[in-house]
Amino acid sequence: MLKLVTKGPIVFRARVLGAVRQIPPGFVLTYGDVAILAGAPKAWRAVGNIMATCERVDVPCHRVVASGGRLGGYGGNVALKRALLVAEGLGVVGTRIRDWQHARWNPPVLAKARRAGNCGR
DNA sequence: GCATTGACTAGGG
DNA sequence: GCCCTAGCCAATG
Repeated sequence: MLKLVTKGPIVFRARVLGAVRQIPPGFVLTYGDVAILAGAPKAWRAVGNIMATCERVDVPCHRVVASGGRLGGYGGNVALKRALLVAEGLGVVGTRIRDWQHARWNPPVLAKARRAGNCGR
């Protein structure tokens, strides 16, 4: 079923991790987008927190970037993050992603969620 | 249960 | 285009 975990206070984290895992290779999402997919559009702050404390390998954390196409952070290894993104075919210039709007993953559910009562951004 | 933290975002200078 | 400030949420100590 779609209901995963729901066992304890780690529900939100599980949803966030699940959303990140759905990001296909070669695409990226912003923390805000991940928050939307997780069901809490205003919890992007927490998303960053979760990512920082995330120790999982099955979650492509490197595909989560900041808004505007900036890389954001990666536990201090931003260079590694950039390398991973480049390895997936994404163009990275400095600390930003080239063709950002093209590399950004835009699933229908996300577009719909954004359209629902929000300026989009 | 309270205070602090954190891989953020949006707005203004 | 870059830097600073304010706001927000969840997890952790």
